[in-house]
Amino acid sequence: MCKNLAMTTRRPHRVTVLAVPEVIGYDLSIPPQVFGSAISATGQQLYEIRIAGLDRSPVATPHGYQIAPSHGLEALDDADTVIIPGNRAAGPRERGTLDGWLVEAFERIPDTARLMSICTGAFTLAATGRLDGRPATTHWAYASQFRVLYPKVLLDESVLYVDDGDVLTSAGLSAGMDLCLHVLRSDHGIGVANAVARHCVVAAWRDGGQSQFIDRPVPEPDGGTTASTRAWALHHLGEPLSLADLADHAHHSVRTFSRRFRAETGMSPSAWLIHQRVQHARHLLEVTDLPIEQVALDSGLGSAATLRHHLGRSVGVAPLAYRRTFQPAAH
DNA sequence: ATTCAATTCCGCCAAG
DNA sequence: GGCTTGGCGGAATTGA
Repeated sequence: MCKNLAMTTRRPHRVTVLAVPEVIGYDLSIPPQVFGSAISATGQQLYEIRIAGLDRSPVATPHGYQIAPSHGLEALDDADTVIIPGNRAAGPRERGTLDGWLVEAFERIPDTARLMSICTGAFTLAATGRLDGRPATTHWAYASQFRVLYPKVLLDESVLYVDDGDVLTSAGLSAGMDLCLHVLRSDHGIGVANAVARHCVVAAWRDGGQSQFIDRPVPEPDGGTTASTRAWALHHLGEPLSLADLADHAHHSVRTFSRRFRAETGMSPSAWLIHQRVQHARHLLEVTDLPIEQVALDSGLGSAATLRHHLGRSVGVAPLAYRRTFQPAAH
């Protein structure tokens, strides 16, 4: 799934955000915030972020302000990653075509560059034909319109983001943050991504497959629901935790607990648990030299075989290979 | 990879 | 009367 793991090059990875009018300012601001905060263990900037427009004149947004890009289209020429924020460009949004200066803009992007979109930026990518026959997502509210304009794209509007290797798309607004963190994790490991998430004060890990439809996206402040049970579970990952155990802790029946859990997190209790366990295992693989079997035990995944299975499913890499990628010094 | 028992998921629905 | 609860059971997933 994530092929581009730790980078070997010295120079920062070049990320260019293309401001297509009318650009959604919130979307545009996510990549600089996330990638711009990414620092290596030795304190180096890992990414060089550039905001590009047709020229440097201000780009309109739909919400009463303008954005002045520091770069023109030349910032696309040597980009390693190009990100398209949500926008209202008429061609891609209404006719399914790429028109005007966007044609030239996409011609300038190197073939090897990784393409990403946030929200309705997927329309722009789709208009280039780069999404044909490939899985992608966009904001759920625009899904039907998207299908009409781009029937060849395998759209799944129920997920937060889709990683299809060199083309990655995400759902509305904050899902762009999840996608950027996901890319950070793929490129440089959980440690770097978590540091950035902490800095931005956002949830460090929302899986791409997680539903866009969470009944109650903001946790209850008083924790009178499953929040405290989740916190408790995080401190007991190494122990067997059955659904009944969790429900008991929350003082709810299994049925009610499951229902609330899904409403609050968008995932089932066991899916969430596996998630957390894999994340913990990844952390242990990155920062310790514990044997795989021990990592599996400590993370509550029971056996190396189970760890291998779940790690493979989430990052597509075997445990030792994962450790080697993020711990090049250890051997 | 395949199998298999145990566990979990979730629509349904009667009861608070 | 709308709303939540929680038991039931077939389908799906998990872990070995």
